[in-house]
Amino acid sequence: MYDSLFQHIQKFTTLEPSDIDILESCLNLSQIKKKEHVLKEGQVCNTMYFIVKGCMRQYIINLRGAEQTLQFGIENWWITDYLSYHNHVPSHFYIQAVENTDVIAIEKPVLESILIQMPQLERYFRIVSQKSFGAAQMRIKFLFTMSAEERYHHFNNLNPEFVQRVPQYMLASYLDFSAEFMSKIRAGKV
Amino acid sequence: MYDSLFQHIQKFTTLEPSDIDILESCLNLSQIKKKEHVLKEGQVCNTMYFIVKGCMRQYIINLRGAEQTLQFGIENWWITDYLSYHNHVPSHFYIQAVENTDVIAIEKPVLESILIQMPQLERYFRIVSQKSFGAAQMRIKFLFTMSAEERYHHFNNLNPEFVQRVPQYMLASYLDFSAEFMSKIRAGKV
DNA sequence: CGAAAATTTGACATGACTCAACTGGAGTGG
DNA sequence: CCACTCCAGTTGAGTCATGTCAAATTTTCG
Repeated sequence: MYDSLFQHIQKFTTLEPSDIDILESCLNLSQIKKKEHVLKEGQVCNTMYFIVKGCMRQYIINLRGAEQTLQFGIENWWITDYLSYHNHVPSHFYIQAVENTDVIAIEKPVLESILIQMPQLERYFRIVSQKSFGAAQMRIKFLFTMSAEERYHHFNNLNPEFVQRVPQYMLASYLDFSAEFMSKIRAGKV
Repeated sequence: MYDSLFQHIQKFTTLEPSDIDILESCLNLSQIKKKEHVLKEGQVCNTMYFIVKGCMRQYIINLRGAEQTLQFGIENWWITDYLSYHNHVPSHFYIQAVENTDVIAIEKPVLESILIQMPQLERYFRIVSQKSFGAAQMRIKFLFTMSAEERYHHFNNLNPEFVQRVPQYMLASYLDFSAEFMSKIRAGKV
């Protein structure tokens, strides 16, 4: 059941069979129901989630009370609030399942002890988070340089299958425009 | 001269005296003149830069030919294009000195070999990049939820001294509005 | 089947942009 | 050290991309 994680780790570092045994004894799978939260604003985030199957999102509620999605995560992604996790401060974010989702949830103390036993995992998390940061920079680039319509088409071209998986209003907020405007773009009325 | 880096590393992991010796033999300081580039769009980014003193920025040139700053880096920050660095693909970004800046530049092969000799540095880079990613998420949150004027005041309150260090037009593009609009915000005409 | 949620549509409003002209310093070279 | 240029910043007028609101329609799901 943890194979997808082991395979992902082994893209970036090596695991001995004994490491796999240790990991199997520490990890546990959990199932998050669609719309269920694993983190809410104001809570301290103490867990990292690896998505085995399904889709999660990180979002905020803005001043007008509307949800805005900052990040989606699908199979083989980690999702958490790193600032809250590291600094032990209340989170600004909600993390919620978009579909019924299977995750490997690792509590901070467990992960800390795993990292001490298996320093080569530091390498795995280092590379994964550097790539995530790189992706966040590209995301900001697209937000800066493209119009709403361009952002939609660009995202749609890169992730046609993903667009089918999430409600339009969530994707609209991820791309930083209103659900109504998304509707007009799709209808070609803009 | 490398003390600021050693101190920064020791916030997150431990360095033995022998490690410091090795690092001293591998690192080298370089001075980047104001407006000089260390990376241009289209080049593969093969180096990470630790800022000892000064200020750098990462920017793009948009379709209208205007520069837009995606990221500033000051003392004790790393700056690079992680996607280009990891995937060995041409960068979308420029990285340039905003002031005369002293950096520790580490080439990828050098860093790779250092990381193999000193696995505890993986931990350092893991934590630094996770925090950077967390900061990027907060940045996206602010871009999403605040008006131009709010972004300016918010940034100004958090970093009053930094605002003095960079030209207004650069800061305006970082906050994602035009230089003219910045001028109107500052004059209270908006 | 019915209620609730998501999407569509149209009318109207507005925050922020673009463009162009003007002002004020900061360098630079004769 | 003056004159000139150049770059950063300011201001105002006009425009537009996208938002908001409200109502109608469609889809989802208990």
